[in-house]
Amino acid sequence: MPELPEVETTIRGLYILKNKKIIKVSVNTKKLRYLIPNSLNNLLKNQNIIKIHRIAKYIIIDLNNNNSLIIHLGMSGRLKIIKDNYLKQKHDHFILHFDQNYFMILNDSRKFGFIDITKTKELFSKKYISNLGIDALSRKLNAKYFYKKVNKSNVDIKQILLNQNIISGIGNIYASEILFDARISPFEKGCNLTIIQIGNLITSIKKIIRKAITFGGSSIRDYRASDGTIGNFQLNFKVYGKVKKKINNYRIIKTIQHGRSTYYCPELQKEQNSN
DNA sequence: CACTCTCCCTGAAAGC
DNA sequence: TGCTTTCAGGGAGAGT
Repeated sequence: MPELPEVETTIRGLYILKNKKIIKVSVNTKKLRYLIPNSLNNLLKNQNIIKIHRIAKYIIIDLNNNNSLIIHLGMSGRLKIIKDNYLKQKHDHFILHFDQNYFMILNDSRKFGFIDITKTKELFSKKYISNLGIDALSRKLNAKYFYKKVNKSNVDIKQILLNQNIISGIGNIYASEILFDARISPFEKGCNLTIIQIGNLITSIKKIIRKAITFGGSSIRDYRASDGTIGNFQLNFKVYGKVKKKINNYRIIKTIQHGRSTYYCPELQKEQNSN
């Protein structure tokens, strides 16, 4: 899916909907990852958008009736904003029609995304939100926090980075890029990381995620910003999808780790205990 | 509790 | 060319 940078780029594109009023709600499927709530139409219709933000990879749209719409994009979801002429396309599952003839469309071919709605003040009682770890871009994310979370863990660091309940926002692509940037093996166990490595890792997380946002995210296959433009950070990938490329004559390898692809450069990302 | 494995779904790309 | 297989930015839930 869209990882943090793609979600952030998406919500920036949604800001144009602020203060606009929803005049019609269309739901074209019964279920995405979960059943679509029945109350959606009643709670959304005739409401104004007062705030658009994100919590980790969850897009939050606050309404003036004290409810919040929650959208998760899953692997292939994307939000489109269209003005004036909306023509339905395949996999357009959910459409909000606004005044001034704006449309917001959720398109998700794989249906791994979901839609939910809740009282704004009860957002954090949703367990998929309350369990989230510190946001990858938060100031509160520091080496001390991370060290405490990982120093007894026997899990591979790549897997730890993907655990949204420790740090939220990092997905499979950026995990590989971040570990390369920090020159840490994806197979290093949490408990074997030195405090120096942890510091480097935190620095790399913020650096890579921030840079990806400035490039509008990465567009490999499905992702597009809400205005339809593609992101360009994929041009900055050092290891992801670069299995035929070399770095200083060192090979980049693709392997499967916990069922997900991992790209890394073994020569530049050695484990502490090997050799 | 902590970790691994399987599954949800469709389509693009690779393999044959 | 065309059919088949594999793989994909996520994450929950079952099983061990």
